[in-house]
Amino acid sequence: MEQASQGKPTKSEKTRERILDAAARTFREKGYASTRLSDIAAAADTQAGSLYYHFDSRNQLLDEVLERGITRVFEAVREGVEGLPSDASGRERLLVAIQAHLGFVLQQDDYASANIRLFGQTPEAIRRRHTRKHRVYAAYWKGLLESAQAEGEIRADVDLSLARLSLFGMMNWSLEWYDPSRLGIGDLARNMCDTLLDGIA
Amino acid sequence: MEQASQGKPTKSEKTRERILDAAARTFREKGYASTRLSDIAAAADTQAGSLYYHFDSRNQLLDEVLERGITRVFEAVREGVEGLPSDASGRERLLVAIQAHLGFVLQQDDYASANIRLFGQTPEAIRRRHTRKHRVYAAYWKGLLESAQAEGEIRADVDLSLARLSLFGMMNWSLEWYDPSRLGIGDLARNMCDTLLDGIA
DNA sequence: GTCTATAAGCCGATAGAC
DNA sequence: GTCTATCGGCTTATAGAC
Repeated sequence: MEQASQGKPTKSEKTRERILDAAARTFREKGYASTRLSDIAAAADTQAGSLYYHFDSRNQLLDEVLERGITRVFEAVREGVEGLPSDASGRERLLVAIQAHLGFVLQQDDYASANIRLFGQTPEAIRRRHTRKHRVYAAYWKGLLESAQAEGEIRADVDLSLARLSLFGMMNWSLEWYDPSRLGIGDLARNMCDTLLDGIA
Repeated sequence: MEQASQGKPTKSEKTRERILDAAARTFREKGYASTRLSDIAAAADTQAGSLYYHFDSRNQLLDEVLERGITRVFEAVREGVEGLPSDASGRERLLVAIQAHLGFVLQQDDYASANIRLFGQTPEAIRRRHTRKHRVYAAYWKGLLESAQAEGEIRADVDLSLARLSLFGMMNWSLEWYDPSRLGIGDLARNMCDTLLDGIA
């Protein structure tokens, strides 16, 4: 069933992709437990029974959606940071990382937002594997903060684990309220970066 | 079915209470869509069919759990703030409010944490009424920030709506990671208050 | 008030035609 | 590859005994 992903995609691969996109979008909108296979099938313009030619089970759909979500955000953030000149300040690196994370989660990608929104509702069996990936992503952010602290851009007495969790809270909670017609991603990213570093007092 | 809530609670009222507690706990743990009436019944030490003597439907259970959650947090926060001396600083008032919110959400009350965790998965019909209550709660916090800004404890150029949303993000996201064996509520509250006001740079 | 039994409907997954 | 049809199991809600 697995195909080499280089070269022209086969019809099967394209359909599989369409189903997965529909699953990501539907899971994100309705949550995991409320999403029926018939919802996904309708969004992919096919029948519920037909999904089984491409996927083994409903859980496999969830698993692949979560997998892509975390992989893509991580890549976007890393590419953003690595695209900076090597003498960029800690603040600049953090801002670019926040912008990439928010951009993916808030507008570009159903997989990324599905990952964040569904993770808390994921069945134990699937959850474990993804927890490991989340930890790797968290470690990358901790590294960003550590190097900023080493360069003196973050006070030495700051607990970086808590700072990262506060930042993740700001960013991920925005899924619940963000309205693109009121505020651009870039403005929001800058606001969060400044709030975290400088405070509001 | 409704009884006056003063005086000695009847047997029926006590059972109703036990079922509601079980529902709050189970909803919080498993999410709304994954919670079966049989789960709630088991947690309340009764049978699924018996729930219908006390409640009309599964949705009514959700509705009452959400209602209590927001009501209780709001009361706790307001009582905390009003318990301060009248010359308390904006920072002190904010710290007390954060502590009350976190205390309720992270340790004291299944209703409060269920409200936060379930709100995003609540069916439209029920959601609308609770959205209004959330707005009232949000307005109270905005008031706290406004008076601090008026007293010069928050810079004049700060967007208080965004500041409040960042703070809610920090606080509510902690549901996903907080571990009471590693950190006390008071320490966490102080850390978040200081991070928001002073930043980490 | 709480129980057991069951109705009625929905869902994930499979089978087999085309 | 995708369809339709259907199985088996589970779920909410109701009915009626005690």
